Amino acid sequence: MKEDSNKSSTAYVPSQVEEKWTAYWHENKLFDLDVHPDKPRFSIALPPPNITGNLHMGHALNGTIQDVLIRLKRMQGYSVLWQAGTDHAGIATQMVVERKLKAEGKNRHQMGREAFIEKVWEWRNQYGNQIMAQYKSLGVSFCWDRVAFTMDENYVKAIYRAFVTLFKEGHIYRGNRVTNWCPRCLTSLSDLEVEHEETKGHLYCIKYKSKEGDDGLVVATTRPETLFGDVAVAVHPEDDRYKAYIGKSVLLPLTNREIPVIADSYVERDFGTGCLKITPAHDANDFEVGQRHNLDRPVVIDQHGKLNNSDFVPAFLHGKERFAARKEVVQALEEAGEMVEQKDYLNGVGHCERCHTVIEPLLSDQWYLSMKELAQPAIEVVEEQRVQFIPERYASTYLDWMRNIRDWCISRQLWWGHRIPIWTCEKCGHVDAFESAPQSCLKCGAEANALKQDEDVLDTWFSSALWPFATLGWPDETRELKQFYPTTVLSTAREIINLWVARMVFTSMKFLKTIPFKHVLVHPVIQTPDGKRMSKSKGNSVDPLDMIAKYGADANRFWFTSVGIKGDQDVKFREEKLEEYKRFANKLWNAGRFTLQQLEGFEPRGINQEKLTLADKWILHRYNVTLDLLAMYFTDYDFDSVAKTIHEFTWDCFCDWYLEIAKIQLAQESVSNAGGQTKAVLHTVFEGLLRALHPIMPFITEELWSRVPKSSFFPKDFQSIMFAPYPRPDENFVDDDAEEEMEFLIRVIRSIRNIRQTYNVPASADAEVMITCQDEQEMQTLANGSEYIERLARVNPLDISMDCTPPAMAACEAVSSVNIYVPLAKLIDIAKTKDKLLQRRQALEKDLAKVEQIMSNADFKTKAPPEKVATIEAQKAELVKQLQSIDKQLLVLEKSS
RNA sequence: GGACGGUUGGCGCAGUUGGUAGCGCACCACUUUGACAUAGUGGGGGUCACUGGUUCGAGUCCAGUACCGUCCA
Repeated sequence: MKEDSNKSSTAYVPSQVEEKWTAYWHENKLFDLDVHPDKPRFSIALPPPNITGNLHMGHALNGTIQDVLIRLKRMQGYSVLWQAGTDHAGIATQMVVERKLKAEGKNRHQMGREAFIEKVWEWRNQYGNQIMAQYKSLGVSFCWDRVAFTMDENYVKAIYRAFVTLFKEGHIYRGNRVTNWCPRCLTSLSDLEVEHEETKGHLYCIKYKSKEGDDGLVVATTRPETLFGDVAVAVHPEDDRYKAYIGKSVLLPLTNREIPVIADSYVERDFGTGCLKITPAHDANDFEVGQRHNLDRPVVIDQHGKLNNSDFVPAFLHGKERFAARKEVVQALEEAGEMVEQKDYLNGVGHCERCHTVIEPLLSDQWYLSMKELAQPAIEVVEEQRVQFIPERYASTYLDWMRNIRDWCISRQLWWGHRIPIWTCEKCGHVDAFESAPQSCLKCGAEANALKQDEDVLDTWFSSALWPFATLGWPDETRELKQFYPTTVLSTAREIINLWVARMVFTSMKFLKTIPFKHVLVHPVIQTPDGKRMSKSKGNSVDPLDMIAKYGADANRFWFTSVGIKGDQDVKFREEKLEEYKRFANKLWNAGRFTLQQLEGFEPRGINQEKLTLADKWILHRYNVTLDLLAMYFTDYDFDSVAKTIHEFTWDCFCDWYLEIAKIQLAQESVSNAGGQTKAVLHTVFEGLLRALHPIMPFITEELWSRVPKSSFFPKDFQSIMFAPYPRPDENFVDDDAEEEMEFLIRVIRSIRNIRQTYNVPASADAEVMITCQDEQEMQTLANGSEYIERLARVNPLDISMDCTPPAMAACEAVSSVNIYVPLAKLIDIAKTKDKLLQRRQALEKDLAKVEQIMSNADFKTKAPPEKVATIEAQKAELVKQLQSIDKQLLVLEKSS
C-alpha cells in the first residue's frame, strides 16, 4: 500500500502539467503574433485542415515538425509567424450538412441556396473549429490570434481578385469537355480528386457488323453500356488486319446505327482486338479522338449515372442506372449473338475521393484554368532550386507533374464555396468577371437585374492555392505580408505535392512575383503497424488524441520528431515507441527532481573552470558537443538525429554517469567545502538541457524550468521558457582530453562490473580489485578517478600499481594497458572462471582473425592509405595485448588447480 | 504502364567520405542503493534479401533479380 503511494508521487503525470501550461500559455496570449521588424524573420503557413476533419496522425506529425521549428526559431531570436487556419472543404462540408438535413427530412433544393448556405455556416460555427481545438492538446504554438478561414471576408477578397485577374488576362475559359463527374455528389472533379483503384471487371468483345454484310469488327470494351454513345470504331492506321475497313461503316449492335471506321494512332494494336469503340461524351481519350476526327458527341448517360438519351438508347434501357444497364446490355448482346467473348479483367477505375462512387466521365460545360503559361515560372523556380524540396527527390514528383500539366477544371456544381464571379448579360450575352456584384452590363449597359451570376462555385483547392499570401492580407500590402512573405518553410505530406504545393507556387509567381516558401519539407506517411494505409473507413486508424491522453503530448511529440522527414517515406505506427518516450519523459522528470532538490537555494553563478573535476569537464564537454550537433542537425532538418542525440545525452551521459558521479562529489563538497563546482555544473547543464529540449517537449520542460533557479541573465518577470534563448555551444568547454580520460574510466568501471556479475559477487558486497597499469598517463587518470571506481563499481579496497605481476586466483579483464584483477579466493569457481576466459578468448580471436585477414592481404599495406594501415595495426596490437593477458591468467589458473 | 522508397539480430530501426556491424523494445540473470523498478547493472542473439561487378577491402559504390509499399497515369 505504502509502496503504491510512493510510486505515484515520483512518476511523471503528463496530463496535469499539460493542462496547467496550455491554460497559462493561452490565457496570457503568449502565442499571439509579435512583430519585430529588426529581427530576422521565420514564417510558416500551416497546411489548412478541412473544417469537417479531425486531427489524425499526419496532422499531428506535421504539426509537431512545424512547432519544433517555430519554437526553435523563436528561442533563437527570430521574429516568427505561424499562420494557421482551416479551409471550407466544398464537397466534404456540403455532404456533411446534406446528410444532416436528410436526417431531418429536408433537402437543400427545398430550402434554396441562401437558406442552405446559412445552414452550412451554422454547422461550421458549431463544429468547424474542432480540429483547431484538437491541435491545442499537442501544444502547438500557432499565432492563435490569427487563425484564418478560406471563407473569411478578407480571404474571399483575395480569391475574387485572383479570379478576376486571371479571367481578364484570358487564363480562364469555358470549355465543353469530358470531365470527371461524380453522380453521387453531382459535381465535376479535378483529375487529382479522383482515386484510381484496381477493380475486377470484364473485358467484353462485341461484334459490330459490317454494313456491307461481311464479318464486321470485334471491339473490346470494359463498358458496353456506353456503346449507344459510340460514334466510330477506331483502328490503328498501320494495322494490316483492319486497313481494309478504314473509311467503311459498321452497325452498332442493338440499335443498328451506322458508324464509320476511322484510323487513329491512339489505338493500341495489342490491346483487346485492336478495335476501339469511340464514345466522345463518356471517355476523355475518346473525346480527343472525336475532336481530331470531327465527330459528334452524344451524351447517353446523365448526371445521375442513368441512361437517358431517347434518340440513341433503346427504350428498354431508358432511365436505367449505369451498372444495371451494363448487365442488361450484356444479356441483350448475348441473346442477339453479338457477344463474342467476355473475360475477367482488372483495370484501374476512377472513384470519387469523397464518396467513393465510380466516376462517370461526362461531357459538360466547365470553367478551366489554362495552365501552360502559368506553370512555366513555377517550373523554373524549382529547377533553379529557389524552392527546395527536402528530401530532394520530391522535386521530380513536382516537376514531372508541372511539365505535363493539363488545364485545371476549377468549377464545381456545389453551393458551399466561393461562387464563380462571372455574370452573363441576358440582354447582349456579354460575359464578364467582377470582384463584387456588378451594377450594369459593361457592354450594353443593361441593369443589374439583367445580369445573371454563374451557378457554380470554385474548386476548394483554388482558394487553398492562395493560402500563404491570402492569409497575410493580400491583395492589400499589409505589414504581415511585407514582414513574413515569402514564408520560410512549408511542411506537408507527399500526396499533396501536386494538389496543393504546385498550385501555391504558380499562384505566388503569378500574383506576388515571388516564391511562396523556400523549403518544402515532405514528411513520411504514418501507416498501421502492418504497413497499410490508415483510413477512417477501414477503421484501422489510430487517434492521436487517444495517444496523447495515454502517453502525454511530449512523448508523442518526441516520437514524431524521431520520425522526422529524412528517413523512410512510410513509418509504421508502433505504440511501443510512445511507451519508450513516455519513459524518457519520466526519466527527465526524475532527473529533474533530483537536480532541483540539489539546487535548492542555489544562486546561479558562472563556472570556475579552474576547479572542475574530470567528470565536470566531461559532462560540460559532452553538453557542448551535443549542442553543436543539434545546431547542425536542425539546419539540415534532420529531426531524427536531433531526437537521437538529445535522448542519448540526457539518458546515457547526464543521468547514467554524471548524476551518479555528482552524488559522490556533492557528498565530498558538503564535507570539504572546498569550492566544488558540482552544483554550478548541474545547474548549467540541466537548465541548458531543458532549453535545448523545449522545442520538442514543451510541457515538461516548461514545468521543470519554472522551478529551476534562474540566473540574472533572465529577467525576473520572464514569462516562459519559450522566450528563453536557445542554448549555444561554448568552445571553452570543449575538452577532448577529458572525453578520452572519462571514456577510459568508464571502460574500467564496466570491466569491474562485468567481473563482479560473472562471478556472482553479491551486489551489496564490496569487491577487492587490483589494477596494474603500464602507462603513466593512464596511471594518472586511474589515480584521479579512483573514487569514481570505488563508488560506481563498489570496490574496496582498490589497489592501483605499475606492477604487472598478476595475482593468483583472480578474474581478469583488460582495458588498454590496464589489467584488472578481482581476487576470488573465497568464492572462486575455477571451472567457471576458465570457461569465461576461454569464451572471451574466442571472441578476441574472432576479432583478431578479421583484422589479420585484412593485413594478410598482400596489397593492403601497399594500396591502402597509411593512416588506415596504422589504425588496423593499432587494433591488432590491442587485441594481441588482451589475448596475452588472458593467456597469462589462464596459466595462473592452471597452476592453482 | 511510369516514377520513387524499403529489404540489417524475434520486432521496429540507425549506420555520415567504403576499413573489427550499432540502438530501442523483447529475451536471460542479478539488484528495491536517498532522482527514477516508467529504474539500475551485466549478458545472449545478425553469413546486412539475392546474383554479379568495381576495389587491397563492400551493409556502404555500380548493374541486375525477387518481394513489400507509396505516388502518378
